[in-house]
Amino acid sequence: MSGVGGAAVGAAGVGDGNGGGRSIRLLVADDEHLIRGALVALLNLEPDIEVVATAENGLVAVEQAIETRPDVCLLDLEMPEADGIEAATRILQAVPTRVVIVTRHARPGVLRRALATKVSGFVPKSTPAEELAHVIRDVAAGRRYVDPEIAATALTAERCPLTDRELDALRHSRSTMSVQQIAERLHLAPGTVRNYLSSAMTKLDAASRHEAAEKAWEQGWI
Amino acid sequence: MSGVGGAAVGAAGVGDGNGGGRSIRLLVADDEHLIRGALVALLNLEPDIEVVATAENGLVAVEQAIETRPDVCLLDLEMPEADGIEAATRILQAVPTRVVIVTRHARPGVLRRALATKVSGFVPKSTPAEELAHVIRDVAAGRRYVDPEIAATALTAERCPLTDRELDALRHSRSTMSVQQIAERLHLAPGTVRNYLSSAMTKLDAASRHEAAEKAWEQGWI
DNA sequence: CTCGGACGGTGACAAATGTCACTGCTCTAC
DNA sequence: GTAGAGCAGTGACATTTGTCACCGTCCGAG
Repeated sequence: MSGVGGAAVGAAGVGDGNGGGRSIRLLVADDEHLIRGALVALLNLEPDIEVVATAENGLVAVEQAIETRPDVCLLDLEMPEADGIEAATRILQAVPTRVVIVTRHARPGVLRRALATKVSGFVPKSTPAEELAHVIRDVAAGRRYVDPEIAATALTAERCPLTDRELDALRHSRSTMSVQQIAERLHLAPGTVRNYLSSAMTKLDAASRHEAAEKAWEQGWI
Repeated sequence: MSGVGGAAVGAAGVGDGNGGGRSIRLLVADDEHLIRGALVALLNLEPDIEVVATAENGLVAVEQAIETRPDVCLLDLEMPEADGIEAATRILQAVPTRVVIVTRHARPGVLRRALATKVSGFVPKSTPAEELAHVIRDVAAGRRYVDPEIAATALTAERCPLTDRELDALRHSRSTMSVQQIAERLHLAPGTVRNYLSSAMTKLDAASRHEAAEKAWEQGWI
C-alpha cells in the first residue's frame, strides 16, 4: 500500500486530464471534529476535489447541502440529531447531488436501507484511504459504489423476520429498560410487550431480550 | 505492511519545507484504515511533522515503535490485539519516546489509567483538527497535554467504589451472559456472583446489572 | 490482638422475566 | 369469503433475577 498519500495524488494527477474541467465540490459530515478535519485534509490533497462545506451533525449537513449545493456529500452514518441515512433522505429530496455513506459498523440491513434512499456510495471506515477519492470520483461521474465485502454479506444475509412491533420492543431493549417501562413508552400492556419480546427471541435464537436486541442490531434491523 | 511507512514518508516529502530544522518523527496507530490514512494526510501537511510509521493495531504499533524509534506515538485507544494503554505501556518501556492517546469516548477512569502509564498527551476525537499538531509539538518538546474538559471531569468524578471481584462480574455483564455463565467463567457459585452484582448495583445506583455495567463502563472502570 | 474489609458461600424470599395457550380484532391475499 | 398474518391483550406457569441475612476465612492496619 505504498501509495497511500502518494499514489492517490499521483493517480489524481493522471486522471486530472479534465483539462480545465471543474473540480468535484464536496461536503464532508462527521461528528468527530478530528476525523472531519483529517478527512478534509486527505481529500483536499486531491487536485480534482474541493471541500466546500463541513458539518458536525445530520441537520447541519442538510442545511449546508442546500446552501452550497455540492456535487457529492460524504456522510458519516453515526451522527447526532439526524444520522447519515436520515440526512441523506432529506438532502436528496432537496437538492440534486449524490451521497456517499461512510460507516464504522457496516451492517447489511443498514446498507439495504441506505440503498433504498438512493444513496450512491457505501463504504466502511476500514476502506483504505486512497480508495476514498476513487469512490468519490466514481460517484461524481454518476456511477455507484458499494463495498464488495458488505454487499456480499447483505446478499447472503436473510431478510429481517421480525414484525414492526417486535422491532419497536427490541429497539428499547438495547438500553437498560424494564418491560414495564417499554410498555409505557409503547402504550401497550406489559404482557403484550413480553409476548413480542419472547417471539423475537425465538426468531433470533436468543436467550434474553438483550441478546436478541444485540443480534438484531448487528444485522442492522434496528 | 511496512509499505505503509514508505508511502507516508513519500507524502511527507511534499510538505518537507522545514528549512533545516529537524522535524518531529511520528508514529500513527488507528485500526480504521480510512481514519489512519486521513490522520497521516492531515499531519503530513505540517512542515515540521513527518509520519515515519503507521499501525493498524496495538501489537504492530509496538513493533513499529521499536523499529523506527519515533519522537512521538499517536495511539488510538480503541484498537484490537492491544488497546492504546496496553500498547503505550509496552512502547514506553522499550524505547525513549512520548505517547499521545486519542479516543472517541473520553472516560475519566481511562485518563487516570493512561496517566499512570506515563502517557504525555490525552485528546478526544472531538478535538479540532488544527489542535492536534499543536499537541504533538508540545509533547515532542517535553510538555504534557491533557484535554481540559476530560481533566475537569476526572477531577470531580470520584474514584471507583467497586471491589476487584465486583468489577470482574460487571465486566462479564456487559455482554449478554446469564449469572450462571458468569459464575462458571469466574469459577464461583452463582449466588456469590449475584451478591457481587447486587452490591455493585447498590453502589452505582442501578436497577439491573446491565445498567450497572453500563455506568461502570462510562466511568472507565471496566 | 482485634477490628474491618475483601472474599466466598448458603438459604429464603419477592419481583421481574420468559413461555405457552387462547381470545379477539383488522387487514390482505387468494 | 375465508385463511393467514399482524396486532393487542389476558392468565397461568416456571425460571431467572435481585435482595437480605447470615456464615465462615484470610489479610492488613492500628
